Amino acid sequence: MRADARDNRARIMTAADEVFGQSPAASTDDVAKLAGVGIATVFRHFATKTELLEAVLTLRLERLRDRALQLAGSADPGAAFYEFFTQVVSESASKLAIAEALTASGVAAAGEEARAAGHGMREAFDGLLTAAQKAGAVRPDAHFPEVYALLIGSSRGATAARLDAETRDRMLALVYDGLKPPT
Amino acid sequence: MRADARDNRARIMTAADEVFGQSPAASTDDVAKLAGVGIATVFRHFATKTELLEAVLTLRLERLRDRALQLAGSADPGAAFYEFFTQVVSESASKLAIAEALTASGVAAAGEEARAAGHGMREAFDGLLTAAQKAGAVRPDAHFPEVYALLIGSSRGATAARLDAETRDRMLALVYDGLKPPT
DNA sequence: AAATATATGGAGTAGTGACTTCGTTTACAA
DNA sequence: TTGTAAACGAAGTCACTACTCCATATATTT
Repeated sequence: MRADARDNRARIMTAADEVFGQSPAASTDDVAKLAGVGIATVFRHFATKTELLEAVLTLRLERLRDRALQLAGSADPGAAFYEFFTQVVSESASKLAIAEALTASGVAAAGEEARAAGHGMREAFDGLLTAAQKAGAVRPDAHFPEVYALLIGSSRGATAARLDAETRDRMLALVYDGLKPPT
Repeated sequence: MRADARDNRARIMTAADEVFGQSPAASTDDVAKLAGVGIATVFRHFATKTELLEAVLTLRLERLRDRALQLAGSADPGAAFYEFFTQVVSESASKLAIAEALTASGVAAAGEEARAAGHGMREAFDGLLTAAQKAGAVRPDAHFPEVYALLIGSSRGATAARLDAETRDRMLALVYDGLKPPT
């Protein structure tokens, strides 16, 4: 691939991340304009709009997985789990796409790459959960599916309701109280 | 209004409730076809698609408010609160529109009628919450905004993740543990 | 610096969906 | 039962958006 083509590809990805982050229904033209390229260039790099969306989705999921893996190395597994949870929910509030990505990652319909990225991210989160449970920071009878559902729900709830930071934190405090082991 | 016009209006509302319940992006044609009328008839009763969506939204919110008011008469305020919460989340799983309605009701942008309906429904829910707190079934330091956010989040999470009934109940068990007063 | 393969952007094409027009039909009053 | 105002549906208009074509421009190789 020629150097200018590679540059443009990166610019398009960044623009798509931004544009679709605000509204997944945005048009391909919007992405092209923000990236400063013609429409044709977008479609040369991503054959369909769906393919572009999936590329953005994959990127988001990989970033989340990386953060989870990074936190997994931490000394305090309980803190690591709750910090990851909090970060995901907080960012979803400003980046709609993250909440969408989380959802799509669990529901299929996405392409091969995105599916794999979703799997990787869920595995990393499962690792955080298991470690936190072993450390006694999360009740041991909570299973992955409902905890993941809680993560999705909290994200989408915070996003959809446009919660201010304070209310969001109070909501998370309630959620965390439900996750902590009975005293 | 002529009798046949009134009939058709009702048929359109029912069809819209069904169609938009499955996908809010559905077209007006779909609604007209399901209602068994021509497109023009839909637009004669509802000047824009938005107006039709708002009518459906209002209907949903009024139904939820009615159910909350009905439960408010119950002898056990704690049970009433949790039953309402559970019902809303369970139904959202099959009716996308409820989750959307809840969201929209808190975020503005909706028309006057829908806004009023949203207000009424939130007030009714607030009534359930306060009564449950007085009865000692919900921790007294939880405020309405975060509890409502939790309701929205649980609904949207269950809907988005397409949870099966069992996982959904386990998720709600975690949420309820966070809402109950510390022992 | 010339040759050439690679990339580019803007003007098209096709399909969809919200909304309108208008000739026809139907409910209702006299 | 007949007149008429109200309501109807089918076919259109218009705007928008995903996607394509092609003449032009640019990177790279020798």
